[in-house]
Amino acid sequence: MARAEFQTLPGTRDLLEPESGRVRALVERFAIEAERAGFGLIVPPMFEDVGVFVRIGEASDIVSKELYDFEDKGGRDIALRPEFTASVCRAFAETRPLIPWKTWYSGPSFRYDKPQKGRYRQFEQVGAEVIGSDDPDLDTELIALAWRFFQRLGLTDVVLLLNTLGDFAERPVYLEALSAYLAANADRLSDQARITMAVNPLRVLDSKRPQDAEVVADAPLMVDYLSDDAAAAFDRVRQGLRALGVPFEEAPRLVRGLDYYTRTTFEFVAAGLDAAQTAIGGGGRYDGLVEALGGPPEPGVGFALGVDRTLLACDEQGVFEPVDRPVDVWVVATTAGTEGLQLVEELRSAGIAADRSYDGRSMKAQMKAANRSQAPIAVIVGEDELAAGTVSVRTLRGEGRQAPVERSQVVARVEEMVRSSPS
RNA sequence: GUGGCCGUAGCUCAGUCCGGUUAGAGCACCUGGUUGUGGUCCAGGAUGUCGGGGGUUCGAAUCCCCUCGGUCACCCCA
Repeated sequence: MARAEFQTLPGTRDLLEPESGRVRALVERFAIEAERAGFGLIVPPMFEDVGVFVRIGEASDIVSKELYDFEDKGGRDIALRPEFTASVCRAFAETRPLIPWKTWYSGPSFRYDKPQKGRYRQFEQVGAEVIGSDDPDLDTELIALAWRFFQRLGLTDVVLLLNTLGDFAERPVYLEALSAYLAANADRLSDQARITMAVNPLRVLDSKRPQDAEVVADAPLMVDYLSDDAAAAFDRVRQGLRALGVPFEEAPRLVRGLDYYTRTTFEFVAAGLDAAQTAIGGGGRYDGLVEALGGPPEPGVGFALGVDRTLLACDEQGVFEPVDRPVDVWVVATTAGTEGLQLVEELRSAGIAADRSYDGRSMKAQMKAANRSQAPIAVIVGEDELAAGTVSVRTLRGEGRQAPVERSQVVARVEEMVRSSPS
């Protein structure tokens, strides 16, 4: 049981077929959508100088308690990325690609928090970012990209929550109003909310505790403090989404986990999932982040989707299910020579997916393996075939029809069968 | 980080409350069912230091403590 000498570390796991293939398929779908929209792939390192991530917000839980960090042998302070956005901004500042720079990514991110369903210390994300333009149409296109992706997967119960956090310029005014309000009502807030209030008053709005609901409901909202520019940009995004037919819900209290967000913020929520992991993706604008990382003052916008949670949502809806991809042919060889070895390799070289049994198993055992593999065809070589210079080709679905084929014609015959009945 | 629940064959689980002979079931796996052919059926077979360590006891999978892991909730988020 749990007797293996080594086990995966907490919050990590091995993904095996068919689940692993499903993850790969999902990433491929995302890649198609992203590249169709003009995004190029970036593969940044999985770990960075801890400073890269600290800049995304020291007051955020992601940095203050969930950073998976350590010191390397060179005495450097390192952290495994908790998300891609900071790395993308760092990469932009470092390599200075042409703007607007549109890039997409996939891969693991790491957060040192307590694992539970849909929440792992190593989790898979896909996402896209654009750096170098503050055109709100980009916000809209990014949202549309994610939305289209969900649609293609067959997810229909995803809800898009939309908000704006305004610009850094006007935020202090709002924060002051919010803080004053919260302080005045502190006695009605939960203990947790009072702690949060001191660190980051904005996040109190995000409290899901019933005790805080009343105070939160009457709190001043950012939308009432927007600059004309920020308000116009938000209008433009809403207008764009309506024009594209992407449904959204305005969520004036939506505050996301990172401190760097400005203007548009959004979150994708899967209605069917348990409260703990309903957020299957999110993003927004981060117009000061590149500069905070030592780059030029270029604006940015992007989103990330949680692959594991998206898959949970798919399970919930019974869409995008894992599929077995059996080989085309199973080679059954009972001869003492290298006939089996040569046959599989010949088939593989011809582009046909082929596998076989090993360890000199009996014909019966090999046929069982062939059946179990779900391959539609078995190519059989025994002493009789060897003497006759043939192989027996047998269908494995249905009743099983078998016919001899000249050894030299095997690949041609199998190709023909595979093509005529695509599995 | 805080709290609840859980940890027995590859998998799903019974047995744990009321300690007691060789720890069980189903599925999966392996072999065979007359000498070269799978999917159904029949017969047989292998597998567990009962998560790990310590303690109580004549005796512990069963009780106690610690520890590791999982899971769920909170927090927060993907």
